[in-house]
Formats: sequence, C-alpha cells, structure tokens
Amino acid sequence: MKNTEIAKILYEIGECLEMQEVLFKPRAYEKAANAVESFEEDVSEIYRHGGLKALEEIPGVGVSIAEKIEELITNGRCAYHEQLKKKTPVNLSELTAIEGVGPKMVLKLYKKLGVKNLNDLERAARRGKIRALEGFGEKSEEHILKGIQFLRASGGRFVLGFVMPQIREIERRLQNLKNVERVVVAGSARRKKETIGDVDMLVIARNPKSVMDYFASMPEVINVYAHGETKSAVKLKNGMDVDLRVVPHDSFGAALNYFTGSKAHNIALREIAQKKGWKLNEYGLFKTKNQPSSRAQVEGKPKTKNGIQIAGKTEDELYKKLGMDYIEPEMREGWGEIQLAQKHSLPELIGYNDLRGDLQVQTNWTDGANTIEEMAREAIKLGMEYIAITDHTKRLAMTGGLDEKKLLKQMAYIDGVNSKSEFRNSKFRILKGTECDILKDGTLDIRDDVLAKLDVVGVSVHSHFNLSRKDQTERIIRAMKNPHADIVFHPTGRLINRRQPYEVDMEAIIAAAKKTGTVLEIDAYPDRLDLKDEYIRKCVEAGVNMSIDSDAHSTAHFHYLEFGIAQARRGWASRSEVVNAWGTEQMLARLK
DNA sequence: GCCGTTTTCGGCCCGACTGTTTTCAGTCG
Repeated sequence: MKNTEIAKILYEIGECLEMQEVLFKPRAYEKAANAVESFEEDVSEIYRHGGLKALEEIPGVGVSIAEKIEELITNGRCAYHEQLKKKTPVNLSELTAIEGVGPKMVLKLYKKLGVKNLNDLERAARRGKIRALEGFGEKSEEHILKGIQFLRASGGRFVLGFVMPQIREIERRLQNLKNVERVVVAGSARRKKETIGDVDMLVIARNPKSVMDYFASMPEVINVYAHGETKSAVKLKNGMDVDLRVVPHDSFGAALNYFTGSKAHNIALREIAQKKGWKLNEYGLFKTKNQPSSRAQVEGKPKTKNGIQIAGKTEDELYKKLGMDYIEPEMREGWGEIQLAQKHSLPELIGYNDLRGDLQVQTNWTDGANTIEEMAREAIKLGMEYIAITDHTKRLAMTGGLDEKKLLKQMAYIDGVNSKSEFRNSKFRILKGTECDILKDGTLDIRDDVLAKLDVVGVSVHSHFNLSRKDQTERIIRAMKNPHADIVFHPTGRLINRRQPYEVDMEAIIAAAKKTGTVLEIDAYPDRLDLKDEYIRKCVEAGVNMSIDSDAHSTAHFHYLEFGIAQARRGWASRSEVVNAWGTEQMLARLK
C-alpha cells in the first residue's frame, strides 16, 4: 500500500470522528495522515523492516495509529475505518472537497436530507431544500451550488506534480521490459501543463504484443478500453486514463511530436510542411507521391504509403527540415513560438538544473514537518547553495506563526546553525527569512525594524480573499511598497482544482513590481504554480524578476521545484530573470 | 490519540470570516 493510500484512509477516519464531534482524535489522525503522506520512504517498507515499533517512530503516530497502519499494510483494509464509514455512509472526501463544506455540514445534510454524495447534494440544493434547514440559508445554498459547479468544471483533470511519480513509475517499468528499446511520455505531461486529462506514452519495441499485454495487465489497471498491437488504452485505479502506442523506430520523432501537441502547434507545423509541398503526420515528414522524382529515393530513404520520408526519426531533424530551430515542449502552445523559431530567436529557457537556491521553505517552527537542519541537509544533497527559512507569521495562528520575538529567536538560531562546522565548511548558507502575512489594509504582520534584519522577506495573502478587485490590488501594492518586502509569495492565491484566485489586477501588480523592485514568486507547489504561465510571460515582457520556490513543508517537497521550473519555461522565462538561479551574493544584492 | 529540557497524566496553541443568528457554529488557514 502506498503512503498516499494509507494517508487517505487516516484522513477519512479523522473526518468521520470530527463529524461525530469526537474531541482531539480528529487532529491526531489528521496529523498522522499528514506525516505519512509527506514521508519520503515507503511506510510499508518501514513496517516490513522494523515492524510496529518502526511505525511508531513516525511523528504523530502512536501505538493505536501504528496498529491501524499495520492492518492496512497487511490486509489492505482497516476494521475501525469500515465501522466508522458504516455509521455515516457518505462520500466524505467528495463532499468536503466543496469549498466551505466541512464534516459537520455533511453530517447535518445526511441526517436531515439523506445526502450521501455530490449528486444528492446538488439535487437538494436545486430543489431549495437546503435553505430550509436550520443554520442554513439562501446564501449557503447558492454557495454550495457554485462550489459544485467549480468542482465539476475542474473534474477529470489531474494536477501534474501529484501524478507524475505514478507516471514515471509506469514509464520505468515499461523501460525495463526485455523487448522495449525506448519509452517516452508525450502529451500534455511532456508539455508540463498544470493539469493533465490523460497520459500519452510512446514505445519503440521489438515485440509490441508482449508490451501491450503487460500494459493491459498492470496491477493498477481497473479498466481496459483498448488492447491492440500498436495502441492500448486503460483506466487506472485513481481514475486516470493512460494511452500507450508502439511506434516504428524511424517514425519516433514524428510520433513524439504529433502526440506531444499541442494541437494548435501541430496544425501550424503541418501548414508549413504543406506549403513546402510536403506532408507531416505521426509517421514522419514526407515528399508526397506525385512530387517530381526525388534524390531522397536515390539515397535509399525509406518509402512508405505516405511517400518518401525526409524526416521524422528525431524531433530535431523534423524542426530543422521545416526550417526552424528546435522548440522545447513547454513552449508548444501556438503562442508565436513557431515564428520565433523560424527567425532563430527563441528565448533560452531556464534549465531544470539552473536553480541555485530556494527562497520559500517552511520548518517545524511553524507548519513544516522538518527541522531547519534537516531542510538544509536535504538542500545540500540536492546541490543547492542556499535556502531561505520562511516560516509563517503570527496572524496565521493555526500554524503557530512567529511573532517578532520568536522570529528574532529563530534568526539567532540560524546564525548558530550556519556557524556549526557541518555548514560552515560548505559553500552552503541558510538565509533568514519570513513568509509575512499581508494584513487586510496592506500593512505587514511583522514590525519593520525586525523585517530589516532579515535576508529575505516574502509577503503573502492568507486572509480576506473576497475583497473587491480594487481593494485587493491596492492592499498588495501597499505591501510591495514596504521597503523590506522582497518577494510576493504565491501572488494570486489560487489552488488548482480547489480554489480560484482572488480578484486582483495582475497587470497593476506586475507594474508595481517593476516600480518597487519587488520580485514575484512562481510557487512550485504542484497545485499552486502561482504565478501561472501567462503572468510569467508578462513579467518577462515587463522586465520583472521572479523567484521559483518549492514552498516545501517537508524535505520531500524540494522535488516540486521541477514543476516550478516547468512553469517558468511555459512562461518563456530565462535564467537571467529568475533571481534564485543566481549565486547567493548576486541574489541578495538584488533584493531590497 | 499523541506527547513530554514544563508533565507518563492532562493538556491539546489562534483568529477571522461567513452566514446565520441575537450569541454562535462551522470553516479555513
């Protein structure tokens, strides 16, 4: 059983208990679920090696929860969980996914109206039954309907960063098959879209049938739509559809290009081919049959029903033949990249190994899972030169946010850690920072004289999401004008598939960033990716610097930086525009 | 149900907002 699956059950137990107004236990299960979810090692492995005792080593897991995890690992189910579910047979996670709907509300809706799932709830709301309940009104009914609508609109798409490990696991297993020469993930996953609807994979294989047979019978497959010699399609347990195609060796580049998309990009390429009198499809670039006799034929190039293939083995070759530079997958959206490629003036995108530090990192001083030292060691392991510790501030009380006194204490503590031989002898440096709340009026949650002592001041909105566009914009700009505010963290506050951004005039924010010298963050956390691509492009155009930060709440989260970099690339950003792609001194000199 | 350089028993962190109320419950971060 995977960590995420164990965590899901623990979360559900917590929610059931909360629904029943049991005290303290819900928090305990939630905490344990959280720990399991963000645990780097496989909890099942830990159990296999160390048994119950090892499970109890996980923070937040005691005797009782360890036993439940043991039961889950050995039986795949947990009696306590099932017993709780029986009491209130509702689809809790589905219902609480609606913004503003929690366990208590679910219980009331179930008891009074028999609501068990999203469909029940929608029906009840449409019939005006909810407004009649005690404690509810017209507005809550409206709110629920709107929440359902948003949930449905985003439904069926998966947050890339959350499903990428599973995609790579399948890729790895296919690659290890005896007959497989090459496997590649194409489609929107290769373009690194924020969310993907399904997964497209390509393989070159000597014996396609055996590959397809394996693919259709993988343990996580719950439905097989198609199972053929060159194309198979399945649905996985988590609801994700995966297509696998076997393509000929000599067509691999063309197939990869075709199945990577986007559609708009492909159409534009095909038009260019057509104008040259050629044909482009997933099998290659061809001189059509009725073309005058070609030298290619003389040179012994393969001839197919499509005509004579003049490119298609690699993508490089394909783009070159079409008279343009190679275009990175993240840029293939039909937003003018082809014209730039033809003029040989594509931007040089920031690379996946270009980051030298991380400017938003949480620790167990607030809502992070690891200590400052643990986060630093992990960052060193990943080759970084610096991280900024940016714990929450006091207004975010739920996280144990730091006040001025605690922040000063943490700063002194970081000085101490930096001077320990372990860190002193390396080039690595822990920077003193904060994720300081922007209060309703745009002032900051920490006094200026304390902010002045920090290396990195991140400011962010965690409250009053529903101010008017004008007020919200003015509020954030006021914060940016603070002489110590270096970076605006997750500038629009959206959560992909869960919460829309607050109303804010991003053009005005970007202009203010330019004027005040404030950096705007690309938060790499997979369901934030905030800024999104279109705003990144606007920053690039306006000459506004950005940072790409993991927003790590545990050591495992540093890996999310990949998706922040992908987002930057989708926004056409170069290394020179991203401050934490610079060395420590240069980066610090750039901040206020 | 977890946890302990305050405790092995008795705590378990806060504050704001919303929509519903007329003093508050539920939700969120």
